[in-house]
Amino acid sequence: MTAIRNKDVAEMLEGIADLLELKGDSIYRIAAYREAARRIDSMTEDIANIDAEGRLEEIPGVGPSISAKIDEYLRTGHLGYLDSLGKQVAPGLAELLRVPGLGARRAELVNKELGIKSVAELVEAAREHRLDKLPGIREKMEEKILREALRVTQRTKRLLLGVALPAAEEVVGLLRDHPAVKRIDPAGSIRRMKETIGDIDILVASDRPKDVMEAFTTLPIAREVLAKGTTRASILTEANLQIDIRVIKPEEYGSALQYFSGSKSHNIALRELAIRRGLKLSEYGLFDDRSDKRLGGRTEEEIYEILGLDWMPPELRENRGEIEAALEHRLPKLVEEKDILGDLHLHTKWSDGSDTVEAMVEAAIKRGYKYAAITDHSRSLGVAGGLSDEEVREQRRLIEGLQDKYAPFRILHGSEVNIRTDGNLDYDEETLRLFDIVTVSIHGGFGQTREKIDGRISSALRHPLTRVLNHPTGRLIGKRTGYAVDLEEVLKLAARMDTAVEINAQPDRLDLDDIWARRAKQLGVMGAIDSDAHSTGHLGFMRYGVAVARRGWLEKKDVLNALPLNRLLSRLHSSKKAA
DNA sequence: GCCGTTTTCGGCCCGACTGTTTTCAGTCG
Repeated sequence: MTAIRNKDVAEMLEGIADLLELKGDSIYRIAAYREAARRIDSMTEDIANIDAEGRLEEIPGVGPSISAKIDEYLRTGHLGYLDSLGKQVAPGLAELLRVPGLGARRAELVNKELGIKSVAELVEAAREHRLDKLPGIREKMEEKILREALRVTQRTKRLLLGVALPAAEEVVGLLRDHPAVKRIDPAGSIRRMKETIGDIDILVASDRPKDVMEAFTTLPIAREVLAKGTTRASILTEANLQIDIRVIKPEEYGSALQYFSGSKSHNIALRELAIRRGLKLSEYGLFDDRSDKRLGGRTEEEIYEILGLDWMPPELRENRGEIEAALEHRLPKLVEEKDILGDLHLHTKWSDGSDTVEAMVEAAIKRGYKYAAITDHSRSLGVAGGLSDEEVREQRRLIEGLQDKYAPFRILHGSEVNIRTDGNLDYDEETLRLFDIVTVSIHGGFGQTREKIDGRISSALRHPLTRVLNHPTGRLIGKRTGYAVDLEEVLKLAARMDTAVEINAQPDRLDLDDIWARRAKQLGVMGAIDSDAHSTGHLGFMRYGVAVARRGWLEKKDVLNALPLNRLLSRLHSSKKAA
């Protein structure tokens, strides 16, 4: 059995909340389960560890009742309470909650009156106009339910940040110079640089909303205008992406930007803090609760300041301790893209890249880097054109020959060495010693047991020449969950071996993710933020890796490739600590 | 069910939209 993870526990708690909602239980009890679920979902530490040490109730939002349920669930894989709750609610009701517009009340109504117990049956009933006979539902509501139910059955997946962000930036770029636009920013999860995005939301400050609406809905990239009101509009772009815009009065822009940037959990915590201070925070501003006097809202900075907090980058706003840190003026100074001095994971035509060593080096120089590592695949990765021992020597001669041409830029000769299914590295010691930097990756045997994978990674990390563990979970967002691996143990070993762990910046990898990047930092592991570029155009993926690092609270000092060249070289040359 | 700068009891974020109402319930973010 694979271990129960934080995400499973969070889903279990959400399931309880859904069932309680259907039962018509106290909205505060329901909110308590949802809050606990949110907290646990975004925690960095493995909940099984916390439980084993009897510290569940130290988690904010977890008290005696929820902690007992988590403990039972972790120990047995089941929860008696959940089973008995399930029996009290008509089967299929929980599924109906997935339809936006159908909450507990309406779900219960259609179930009770029409016997509907699945989304498919709901669609059928709506088509046959059986819903509009029900109290509180008329034609329009029936249409809306049908529309939403159909969308659930063909649910559009969340967008990768690497798709959503460029689309948002294109719109921002097109509207920025419009005379009616005073300020414009992407908001929502894009601004927080989350790995996947639900909706693309853009905020505009303007005194002339009508002009902004007009400019937005007539953009050349707008294929279809889905909605157009006085301060809000939606378009479908040529790339089939929905983009929403809303126009805000300039004096309310800060509070609106703060509100629409989220996260929801961060906003709730912020509003609770405001209440404790006798204030009231909404998207319209920060107010004195008694007099309703408006104290601020033009900028985000003044809102945070009045609340007694340091302003914080949106990447931190997940209610993972950033509010407490801001109160105590101990927010991290997050790593920035300009701190990155080199890229340590680049492919060329020698293996499965599409550009030459020279082209990749020139692209790195153009980005302002001081160094870069060429890390083509190793010999056993035939599909990716892995280099034979002889080709490694050839490539080394080429790179040595290029050094003078590009000095003082430094080309590091590296390799992305395959960790074979038996845990051995793909070259013998003699060849490995030729490289300036050895990085290691799992590329095969994904179906192996957790023990096998752990063993492979462990032996690769213990190899005295290994300097970076690449894409540690092997996941592809939305496509592949990655291999079974005990990351907590891997990171602890990496810390002991003084080996860096990659934050792979490919938009569909982002591996480590933000949660584990933060755990790595806590354990004292250096992060290597790499583009894993297979062409010159991919070097720009670096920004997504930096975003993950920032969401993981990493600072410049936590990042291997933010080190100046001389310090990086001395690290690469030093022999590793004994295992 | 959780929690504490007034609290171990009595609160719990805030506002908008939609569709259905004639003053509001349900849902969402």
